[in-house]
Amino acid sequence: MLELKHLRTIVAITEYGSLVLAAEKLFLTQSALSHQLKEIESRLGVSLFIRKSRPVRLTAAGERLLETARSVLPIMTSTERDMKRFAGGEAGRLHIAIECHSCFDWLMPAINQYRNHWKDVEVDLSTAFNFVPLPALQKGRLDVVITSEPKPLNGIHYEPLFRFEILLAVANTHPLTQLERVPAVALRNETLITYPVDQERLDIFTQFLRPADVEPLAIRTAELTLMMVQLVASGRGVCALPNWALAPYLQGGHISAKSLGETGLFSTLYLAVREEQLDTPYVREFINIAKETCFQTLEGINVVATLH
Amino acid sequence: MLELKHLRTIVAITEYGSLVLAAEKLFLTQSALSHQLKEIESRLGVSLFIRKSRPVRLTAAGERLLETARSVLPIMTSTERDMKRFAGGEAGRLHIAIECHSCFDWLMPAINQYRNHWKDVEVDLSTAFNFVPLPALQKGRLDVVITSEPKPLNGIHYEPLFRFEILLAVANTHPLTQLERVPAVALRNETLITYPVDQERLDIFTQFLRPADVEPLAIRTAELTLMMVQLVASGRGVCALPNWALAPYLQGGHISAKSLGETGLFSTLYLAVREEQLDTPYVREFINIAKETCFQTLEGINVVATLH
DNA sequence: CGTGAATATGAATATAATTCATTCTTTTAC
DNA sequence: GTAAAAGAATGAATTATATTCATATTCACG
Repeated sequence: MLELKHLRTIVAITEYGSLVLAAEKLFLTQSALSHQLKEIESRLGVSLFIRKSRPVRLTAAGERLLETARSVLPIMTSTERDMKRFAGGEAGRLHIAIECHSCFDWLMPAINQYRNHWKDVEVDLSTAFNFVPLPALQKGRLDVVITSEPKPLNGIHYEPLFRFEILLAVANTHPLTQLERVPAVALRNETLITYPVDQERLDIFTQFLRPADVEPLAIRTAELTLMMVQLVASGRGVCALPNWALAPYLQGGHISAKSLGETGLFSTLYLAVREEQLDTPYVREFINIAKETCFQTLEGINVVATLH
Repeated sequence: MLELKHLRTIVAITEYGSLVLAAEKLFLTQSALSHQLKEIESRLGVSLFIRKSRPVRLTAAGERLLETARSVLPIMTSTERDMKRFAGGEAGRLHIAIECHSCFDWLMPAINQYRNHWKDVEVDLSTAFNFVPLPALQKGRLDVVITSEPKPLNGIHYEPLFRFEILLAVANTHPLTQLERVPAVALRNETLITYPVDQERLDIFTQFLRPADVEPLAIRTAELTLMMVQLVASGRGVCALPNWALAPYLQGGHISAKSLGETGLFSTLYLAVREEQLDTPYVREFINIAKETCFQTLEGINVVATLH
């Protein structure tokens, strides 16, 4: 019933003191304003201005409406400004999901850096352990997915981040340290420590153990990379982790690491976004920062890693 | 550009989760909503809902708009409620002006009583000493004028309040106390104390002294009735005041009062309003309360006073 | 009291919003 | 995986609304 247009009219008339001037400022004719005012007054059942006097004066009801206009219109102005930001790709939402647990190590610094420059982007990070992230990305519930399985999907673009080797971490005193490369069968006698997720999501199973039809002696889980490494170091098992995740512990000499199988077990990490978002500045920039951060992480370590 | 209609649409869609339901609640077709949404999205250059999923979900821009809607729409609701109040005559403005200084005595209690019952009426009292109040009433700058000169004017209604006698207050020891009634010539030897206003506005001049072509010995002014009475009591002059204004001091025996001239000097007090306001509840009620208060004031005193 | 400036009014016109009929898309259930 | 059902999008036709134009009326001021 009451519309913003009416509030703008009230304000203009009050400010300029006459329909003629107000009409000019609103790019309308005096007649239009007169009709509009009459219409709204009759609908509300009140008179808003006393036209008998010049400059026109507000009635009590008019004053009340002006008060509302003065509180509402600035809100609308700032809302429209924000809409422009969204339209220009300066503001937005970045709901990120990672499938790969150890990605925290480089993603967190990336996100922190990104936040500094894109204050109007609402960043949210979730671990996709309880849902399948790619359909959610397709439907817009997520905006970025970090995954190592680039399943071809309609409207989804995969940006390769880097290729890395998954190494087997073993205690320094472990017999496997004697071997150059660890064959699958060697794990028959080992306790394998993994993140607490479905085996389907772990390359060590899908790419290495299952093809060789090998089951490890036992499986136990740990939430954090650091915990895994501690367990490994104290001889309570072995674990498969990306080279870059192991790097600091290897350099400290706390544990040793071996390639898996004849060729080594490699994987590529991808950043998935919806194609339509690919050219949005705030998304584009996130991709760039993610890539840079990967580079830096990889450069800082002395473990073999080849970019895709 | 952005209108309240759009905010209402956003809210409805978010609340009901689908265009179909929202359209129903807004008494529109699904098609109308779809068109409207499309139009506003293209104008803003942002998408507000992700329609690929059901229930439809807000985008970041949509969330921002919803936030605005949630802060703006309640303001509009309460504004419209207030407009209904104004329309129904429950709320309004009552800018009152008095020409007669001593009217404060009964008007103040009247206003206080009125305010208790009509909280949504903005009452304002001014003394019309620096401007002519009746044209201001005609043009809507004032809403009520208390006057004793009911000049016939277009669109102005005069409601008689009461008729009263203007008495001459003199010191108890004053020679004039010997007389039954005071003739105009008797004031040739007296200092006349008046309110500090134009003589045109004082009945003692216009109705009594000028017709008899008499000038008092001297004229001095005082702001308040109490001050005048004190000056009179201490023999520093005489003054003409309404009987009801003098009553408490006469009863206290501090001063004496005499009728002026052969017939006494009488005046009637009127309450003037614009005719169009006569049937507005909040105005009507003010008139009633004003009349009642007059009655009570007059009843409480034992000085001759006849209702008009 | 007349004159110039401002507002009001009515009919015509232009613009915008809504519906209708239909197609396209997504979800759900088998 | 597919068909049916429900929801959303689309385009043209229609209706409603807002605006203008031309003119009448009202108001302020000398």
